[in-house]
Amino acid sequence: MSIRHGLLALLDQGPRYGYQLRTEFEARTGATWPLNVGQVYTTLGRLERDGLVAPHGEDEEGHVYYAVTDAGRTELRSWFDSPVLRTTPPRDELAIKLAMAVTVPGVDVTGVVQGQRRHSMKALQDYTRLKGQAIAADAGRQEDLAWLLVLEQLIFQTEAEIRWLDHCESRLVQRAAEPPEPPGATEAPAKPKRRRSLL
Amino acid sequence: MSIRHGLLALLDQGPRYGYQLRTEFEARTGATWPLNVGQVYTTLGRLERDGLVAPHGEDEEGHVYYAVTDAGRTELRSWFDSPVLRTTPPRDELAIKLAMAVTVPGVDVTGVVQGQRRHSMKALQDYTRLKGQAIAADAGRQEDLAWLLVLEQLIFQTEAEIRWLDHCESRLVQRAAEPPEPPGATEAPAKPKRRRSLL
DNA sequence: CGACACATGTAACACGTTACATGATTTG
DNA sequence: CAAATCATGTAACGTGTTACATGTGTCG
Repeated sequence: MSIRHGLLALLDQGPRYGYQLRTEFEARTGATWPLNVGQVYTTLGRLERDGLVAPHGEDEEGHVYYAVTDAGRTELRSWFDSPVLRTTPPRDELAIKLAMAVTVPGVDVTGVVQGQRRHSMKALQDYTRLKGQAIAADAGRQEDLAWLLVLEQLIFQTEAEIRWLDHCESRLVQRAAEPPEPPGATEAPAKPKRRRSLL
Repeated sequence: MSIRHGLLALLDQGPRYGYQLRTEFEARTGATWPLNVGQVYTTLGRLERDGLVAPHGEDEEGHVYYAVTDAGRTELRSWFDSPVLRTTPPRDELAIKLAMAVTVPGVDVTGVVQGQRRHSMKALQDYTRLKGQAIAADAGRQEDLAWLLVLEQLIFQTEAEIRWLDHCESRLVQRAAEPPEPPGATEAPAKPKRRRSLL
């Protein structure tokens, strides 16, 4: 639902046409999330289907404009007013991978962690470099601020990921030092047997 | 692609049936990402379609088992061997929202930031409480470790998010103190006019 | 002229997700 | 008996994403 609302927000500034929306979207989120132009049109179609936007005539140059409807403004308002739910966060592939790596026998967990760490470090460097450029190019426009904030979120996130990976590693050696698993427990399929409710 | 691989990893321990997979998946990721049983079956169907798993007979109780194929093992191997790409991270709704809030006139940016902060703080408390329970219940099983790591990732992530939100706020007051936008620049649609390549 | 940016759109697919249908078995 | 758990599956939908088709205008 992010692109939908993103385009809706852009249209709230006034009628726009498809290609323009893509340009403006990318000006704010930059190279991290390149937006396929086609998707703008499909999304506009869906927004129109849901009555959140409506065609708003054509340019003298043939540009097809769209404008937000009242329902669209309401929707947008409520989007800004309500927080992004983090109590049910989207499934994170890395977390799932680690959870599986730790559980399934025969996986080089440390290898997985270190491989990911290398990659995340690299990503962090890229972001940091980009941030330098962003600050240098900053002309005080709001788009520049948006782009900078997005970049910094990526940086904060990536740093947290790296810290977590390090934490995982220490947890792993911690476990390795403790008494080994009781034999046979690993291979047991452990059929779900009439478990009682925990509530 | 996370659930696909997750189930594949679970099946790598030996043949399992659908309902069992759901139970084992949730034992590792817990209450954060409840997995609808139906999805297990649809995903199994797609895995079979792609030749990564194959039916493996039935139980005396009528349980329909699936097993990983060679192709499945190869796929799984390469999944563990390659890092989750963070250079092109999935679009983050919060980042997009903030980018739009900062850009579109008439949005109470500070309100958005603070509302989100409240919510994220709440989420963080929930996770921390859960972590306490997880540690208390920890019987040294690998599943408990997995669940703990997943929880800690959520904690690290949420902490980073809160820090970022605070950072945003300080950036905002920083900007507010600076010379205001040159007039008219905000409302200008700024058609994409024959822009030259930046490369 | 050829490459490239501008511009609009469609078709098809993947994955995740929910809702529903159905039935056996257990437990209070 | 009723409710809950165990268990399998299907139908349908939504969003995101890519690939493709098509055409105009500009610049070297």
